[in-house]
Amino acid sequence: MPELPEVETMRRGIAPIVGCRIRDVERPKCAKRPILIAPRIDAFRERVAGHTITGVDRVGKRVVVRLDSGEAIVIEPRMTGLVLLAAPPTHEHLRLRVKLAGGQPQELLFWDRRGLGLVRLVGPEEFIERYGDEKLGPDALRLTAATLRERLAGSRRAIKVALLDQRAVAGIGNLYASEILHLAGVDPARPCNALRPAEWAAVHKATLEVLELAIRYEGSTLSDGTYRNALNQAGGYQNEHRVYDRAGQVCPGCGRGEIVRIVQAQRATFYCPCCQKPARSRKS
DNA sequence: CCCCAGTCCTGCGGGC
DNA sequence: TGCCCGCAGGACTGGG
Repeated sequence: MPELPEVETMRRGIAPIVGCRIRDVERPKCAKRPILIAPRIDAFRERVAGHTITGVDRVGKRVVVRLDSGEAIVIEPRMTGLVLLAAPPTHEHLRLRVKLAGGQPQELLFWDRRGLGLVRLVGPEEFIERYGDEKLGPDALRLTAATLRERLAGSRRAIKVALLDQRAVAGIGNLYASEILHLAGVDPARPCNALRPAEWAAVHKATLEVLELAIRYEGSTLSDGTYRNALNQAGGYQNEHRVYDRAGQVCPGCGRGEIVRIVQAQRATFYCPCCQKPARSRKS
């Protein structure tokens, strides 16, 4: 499930397409059910063919391919989408092929097994409308301690649930939310408005540490093997997971607690009840 | 406004 | 062995 580290790895992996001219785009017929591609493929082709790629960015969990026309191709991988320069895992779920002119790389691919992902060509206004700071909070990598607190401290929501809100902070998903709170030593069920300043500082620090390390490891490839980088290679951060998908194992933090799986807002949360305790009553 | 439940989708693994 | 069901969680929508 691509979150910030995986999408950032995709972005870096496709950097060689910068400077390339787009020759054509096609939507492979083999995909069973079509994903959303907006606008429809003919209009899409019309607007991108002949244009040169000027940059590759990331906005939250989306890859942004910028064109010299001022428009941008925004790729949203959601659960199982991959952005590739190499051959995809299977022929079957290839969703979009962007053919490039000249030498290498020859094409940029979007592959998506489950088909929840989407690709959208947007102009500057639509980009702001959809991905501007009214819709997305500050990028988690550029988060300051003050901003984090400012945006979440008033909420009654559990901190784990709040970290998933892309309007509050952009880029954190279910896997890294558990990892961040474990490193911070904060109970995922704590309401935001109950966190103390030291805990906000710990969550902020852990956010940057976890995400930066995960990027260094090129993201997490879970046992289902879905996530791959732009060259269709697995990431390495799954071996560093502290709690995610490790229910029943001994906590790597305290060495005493057993990692527990709970459900919050219909999503799995993993944590150690021993070192991520609820707030101690003040004055003990 | 704030928050939760339901929705999309496919592949996999547990249970019978 | 084979089938069915539930689960995985991105982002979005509708409703209380």
